[in-house]
Amino acid sequence: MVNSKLLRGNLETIVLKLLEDHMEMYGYEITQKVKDLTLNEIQLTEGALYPILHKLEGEGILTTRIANIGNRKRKYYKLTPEGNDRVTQKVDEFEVFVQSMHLILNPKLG
Amino acid sequence: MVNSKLLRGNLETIVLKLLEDHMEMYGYEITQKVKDLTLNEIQLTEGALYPILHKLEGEGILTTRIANIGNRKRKYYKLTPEGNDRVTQKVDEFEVFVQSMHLILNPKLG
DNA sequence: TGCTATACCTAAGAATCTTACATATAATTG
DNA sequence: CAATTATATGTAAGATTCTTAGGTATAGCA
Repeated sequence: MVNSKLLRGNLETIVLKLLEDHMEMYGYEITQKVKDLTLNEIQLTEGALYPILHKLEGEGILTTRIANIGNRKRKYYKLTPEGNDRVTQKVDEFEVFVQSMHLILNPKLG
Repeated sequence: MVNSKLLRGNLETIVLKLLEDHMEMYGYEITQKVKDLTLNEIQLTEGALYPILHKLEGEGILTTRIANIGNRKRKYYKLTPEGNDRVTQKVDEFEVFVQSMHLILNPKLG
């Protein structure tokens, strides 16, 4: 399991990228997808995930729709056009960060 | 400039790695070295750096020596043997984290 | 003389998580 | 069929880890 401290500041990027790749997802589905893709290395906690989803919706980055599955409800999230821009920006930001880190961690490859 | 939120959880790794590569450094020197190596992309603030150095010293990861340069004093830090182990651990942890992130961000390369 | 660089440090507050709850339906297992 | 686990959403208190904003002092330069 990845040290959860390293995830700080990156959870939003993860959520946005998954929504870019999958059009529409609900919260629980996001937690499972992250686990699957990362071979259990990254596990989102609900206490972190739901507040991020609500914040992004409030910012106009995501829109929602409620689906009824039997007697249970799911809340599906999808990116708005502004959301699409935000994904690109966040992923680029992450890559610049990783490259900069590698200038320190692998000075011989710099 | 790298979004400082992304640095969260990685400042200790940066400091430890620099000390592995340079035997002995003082605080201000660390801030300058990080700026130089990353072409100004990463800039450590003193408010973050000094508490980390003090914490690592308290944990036995670093030892210190005071040098007098004219009327000015410098506090040099160097790794203890436990410190050397910690660097390896932290750098490895970071690389696992980056690989896991890439499983999400570049699913086609996974 | 005043500004910038060097050099150390602390403390209040902000941001962003984790942990621990609370609620409820559906599926599986002993 | 009762109990446990999985599915599904959410909130709130507290912890961690920064940023921001200060404080102190020497050295160099314009």
